[in-house]
Amino acid sequence: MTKPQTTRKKRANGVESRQRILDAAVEISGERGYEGTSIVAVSAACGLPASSIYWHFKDKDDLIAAVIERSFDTWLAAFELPDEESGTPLERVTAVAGNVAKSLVDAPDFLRLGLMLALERRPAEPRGRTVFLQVRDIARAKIAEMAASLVPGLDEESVQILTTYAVAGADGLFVQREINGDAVDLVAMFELHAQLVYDAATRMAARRKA
Amino acid sequence: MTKPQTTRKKRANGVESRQRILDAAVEISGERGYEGTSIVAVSAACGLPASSIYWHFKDKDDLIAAVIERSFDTWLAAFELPDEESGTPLERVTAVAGNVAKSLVDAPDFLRLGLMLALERRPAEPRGRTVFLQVRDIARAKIAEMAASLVPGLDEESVQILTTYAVAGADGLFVQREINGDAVDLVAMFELHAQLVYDAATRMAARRKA
Amino acid sequence: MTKPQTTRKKRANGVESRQRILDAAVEISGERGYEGTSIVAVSAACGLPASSIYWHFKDKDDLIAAVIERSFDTWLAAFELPDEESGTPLERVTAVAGNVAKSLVDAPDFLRLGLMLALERRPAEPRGRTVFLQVRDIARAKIAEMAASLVPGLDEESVQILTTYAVAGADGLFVQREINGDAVDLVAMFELHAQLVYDAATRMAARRKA
Amino acid sequence: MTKPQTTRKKRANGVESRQRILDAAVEISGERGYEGTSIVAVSAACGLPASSIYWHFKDKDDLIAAVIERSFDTWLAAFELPDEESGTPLERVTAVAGNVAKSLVDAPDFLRLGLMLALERRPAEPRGRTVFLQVRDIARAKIAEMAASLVPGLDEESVQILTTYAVAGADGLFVQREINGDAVDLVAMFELHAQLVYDAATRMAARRKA
DNA sequence: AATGAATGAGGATTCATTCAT
DNA sequence: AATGAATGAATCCTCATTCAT
Repeated sequence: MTKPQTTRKKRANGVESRQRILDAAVEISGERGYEGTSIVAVSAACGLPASSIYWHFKDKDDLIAAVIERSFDTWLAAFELPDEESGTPLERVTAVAGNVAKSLVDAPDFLRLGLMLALERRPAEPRGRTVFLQVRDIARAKIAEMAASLVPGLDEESVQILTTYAVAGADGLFVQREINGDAVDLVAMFELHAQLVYDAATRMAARRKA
Repeated sequence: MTKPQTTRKKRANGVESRQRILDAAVEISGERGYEGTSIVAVSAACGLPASSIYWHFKDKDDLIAAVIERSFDTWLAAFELPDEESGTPLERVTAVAGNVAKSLVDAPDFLRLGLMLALERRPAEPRGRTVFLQVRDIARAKIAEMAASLVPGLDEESVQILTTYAVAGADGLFVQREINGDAVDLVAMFELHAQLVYDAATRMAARRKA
Repeated sequence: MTKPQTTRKKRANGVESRQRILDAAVEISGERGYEGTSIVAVSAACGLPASSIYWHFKDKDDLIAAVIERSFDTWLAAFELPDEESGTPLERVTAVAGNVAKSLVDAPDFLRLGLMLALERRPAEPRGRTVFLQVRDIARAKIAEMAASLVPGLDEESVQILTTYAVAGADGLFVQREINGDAVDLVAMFELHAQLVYDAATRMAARRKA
Repeated sequence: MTKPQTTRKKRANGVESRQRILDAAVEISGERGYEGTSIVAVSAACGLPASSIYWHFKDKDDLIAAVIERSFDTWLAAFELPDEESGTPLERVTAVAGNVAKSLVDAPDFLRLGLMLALERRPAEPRGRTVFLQVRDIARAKIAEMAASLVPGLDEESVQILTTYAVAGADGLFVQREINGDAVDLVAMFELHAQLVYDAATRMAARRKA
């Protein structure tokens, strides 16, 4: 039994409304991308009239950018490397990979929207795209740092190549799961990925020493 | 009496018009996705009136599907494994990877559109998406076959996992290049990817034998 | 008894539709100015859906500009000076003034819209304004030419001052009539205006000779 | 215990706020006319939220009317005829014309808005229009009085015609200057206008006596 | 005296599609 | 084989205004 919708004429509450709009927008834009996200659809999903959305956000571009911005921190948090005492380097890397995978399974909308934005090449680049790419660069930097610290002896170029490869694998596995659904065990695949990249890294470092 | 040469630009040529429409449509849909591809935009890009597009294609869905279908063969051709005499298994796998990478650099629109279609979750699934996923499954089967034939001793599950991983890496690297442009050497990264997967495969096979 | 509206689904007739749209647009924009002219209102007045208006005109700006352009010739025609044999210079000038006045009484929309456009200072100048000011400059040149040819001995500066004054009087009298309606005998006032300007001109010329 | 000085920008000052709103409104409405003046634009220009505008003014119509009303006195003051001792009738008339011209150069917004309101014919006549036309009638009466007192012997009809002509010239010259900017020396043209009308008046009076 | 938030109506414009020729 | 014209539904966004605080 849901509460009766008497809250219609509600005491104006900006913060909550903003959240409701964003909640609706993440879901829709995560499913349909930028163009596919119509303001009326968001309006219907959050229960506020379209014109109210424009009180909180300058325009559609601003709304989508806000959607990306809000998921920002949650997303980056998954990239935190556990303590040194928590295990071997490989175990620690694998743990991070597993965490990222789990966060993607729980809240795939962020990356789904982000990737759609990233792939599109429209005349006027949406601000959301820019923001997404920035967040992504931060994540990338974290990975590069992990690689350099956990596998000593890697030269800068190798670190960059491995990072690119690591990120690519993550994106690709995510896409795979989006396409094939639960048939893909994302956590397992991410852990495998982490291991393969780790192996490759240690071999690269060894080859260099020689 | 032959009909006088009126101001008709050219004697109507169905085949050529169809090509022109498709050329415009690949480009636009490859840049903007399904929703972002408006018939007017395609019309403007190909120089034919919108109504003419409807003479050649039933509707927008049909047009986008045709775009995918046309790139179909070109795309699959890149997956052909070279002759046995042409080198070691690793060399052969690497060659395939290089070919696929090259075809992606030359004509990225197909995969860009495909991935956008794949990521979107719209109420009525576009036919183009279905077709893309089918082509993708064929490509996947070819890769699985390669794995099984070049690395004997792999059990079916390992083949599937490796194939998933191989495809994911390819998608991810492609995305990477779409984002970072020429800074990413797609051919080199694909070759590295091929090698890592090949190594992983042989190790898996070895472990199993033991 | 008007013909029954069976012409609903009419054989597409671009030229006629364009005229109907323009007819509606002159009237509305002549009464309400640029901002006051809504496309829906034009649509309602001409019987074509709003989207059809966009088939014929790029946007509202284009429509308003076309309104001005269409009245262009009619308007300038009134400025033709009659033959030399038709009377004394004063009589000929007075005749022109009368003609202009009559054309303004018959079709005041052109000048009403034009003046509103001219007075407005909006960030993005409407193209219609530009066009109106150009037409106005042509009319101005014709008047200057008349002055110079009918009142010999006027120096260039005097011609310019008199022309400015002549045009100003015409605009002002028109405004007067718009405000007070038929209470103002526009033709009589224009003729008086012509005479006063003519007198001033001859006096200026005389003073100069002295 | 006095209330703590919270973050209120200033202690609310009704009179000043009202002024700020009106200042913004004159400028915007003087540039864009009735329809072109949006409450949001006024709000942005004066720095007060839109809802505050509604605290001071009933609605948009009321705001525009207030704009006209405020300029009211300033405007009419320019029409005061100087003392008899200050010169010949022509000199005195010329002085008034110069004053009016100067006030128009300094604050053109009032007349610009007024003329736009006067030209428009909208279903519900804005109150601002009514007010403007009333002020205008007062000015007109002053001119008529001047004519009758300075040029004795004019019959009522002539006074009316001359007044109409005088006002028309003023409006027209103002429009001219709005279009051509500083290229038009408004004061000089107004003085010329005064002289021409004065001449015409004396000639009319003379002809009548004869 | 003022304002943050909300809202329905209406604004311009674009869309996919159709139809008569 | 092709197209000019038309069209209803949908798009994004702005408007004037209100209301609770």
